[in-house]
Amino acid sequence: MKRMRLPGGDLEYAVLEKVWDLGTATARDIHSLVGEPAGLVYTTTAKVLDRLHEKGLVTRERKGKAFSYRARIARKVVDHARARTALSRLLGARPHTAVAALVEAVESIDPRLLDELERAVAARRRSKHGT
Amino acid sequence: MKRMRLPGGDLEYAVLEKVWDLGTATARDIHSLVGEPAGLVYTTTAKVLDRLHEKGLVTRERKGKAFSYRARIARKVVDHARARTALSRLLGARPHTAVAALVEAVESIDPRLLDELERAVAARRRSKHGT
DNA sequence: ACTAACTTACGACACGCGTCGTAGATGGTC
DNA sequence: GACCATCTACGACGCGTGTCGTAAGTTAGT
Repeated sequence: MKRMRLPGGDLEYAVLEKVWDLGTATARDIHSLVGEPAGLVYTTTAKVLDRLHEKGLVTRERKGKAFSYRARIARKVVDHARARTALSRLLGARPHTAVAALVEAVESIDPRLLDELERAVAARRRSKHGT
Repeated sequence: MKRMRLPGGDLEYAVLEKVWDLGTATARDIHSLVGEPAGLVYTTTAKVLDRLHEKGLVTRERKGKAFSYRARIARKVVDHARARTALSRLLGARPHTAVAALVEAVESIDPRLLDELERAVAARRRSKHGT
């Protein structure tokens, strides 16, 4: 079992996300798409990539003077872990109340997601019952 | 509109939670129920209560040599805000995938929560359609 | 009033993350 | 080879939170 810390912050996640999207990218690429629009300087983006590398979430390969980054962990894995962590926190003490708050939150963010949620629950159900 | 920062960490939330449960409590009370079992020293709990007070989330009143704490914000408000914040983070870029991950996470934490979730969605639905 | 016991106040440190600056490394150009 | 543009390495700081230690305040017992 490899022990790799997950991206712990929003910026880290956003950067990792772009790496997934692009498949392979340089710090400059990521910066143009994530850091720049957010008003950050180049080195900030580079530093984040650096930390992602320290955490073992991305690999890199020299490509001329720059590094070429590539995700080393599946998006699915991270997304699940993130969801699980966030949920554990939220549900923690009183799952019931929390679930209600959760659904309201989903709706408040985008009512249409309720449908999505319903479908997802049904899907999970099915794969459980094996019916 | 009062601007009060929400509890930002798990310990802060756990402590606030106990204040809600007890209605009114001293640092010692909270510590016995939250800090102590977690292996923390008294002052840690007191400090957290202190920060909660700074944030305006609890009021306190001298009661002999100790303070008597009381929540100053409704649990519902905090729970909703927490859910919303966590959800916003999670859903962020790709709501659809995220919802799926979310449901799986709910199930993995406790399969029975799927029922809960289903009911909550239905309830929300109803109150929306006004049916 | 003096002291022992307990509480609060407050500062301190660690750690993670966002953020940047600077110095050093690398590669292309004349 | 000298020079310049770019990129990386790394240290630094701020902020929020968890965590504790110590000093200062309050109360009760004698």
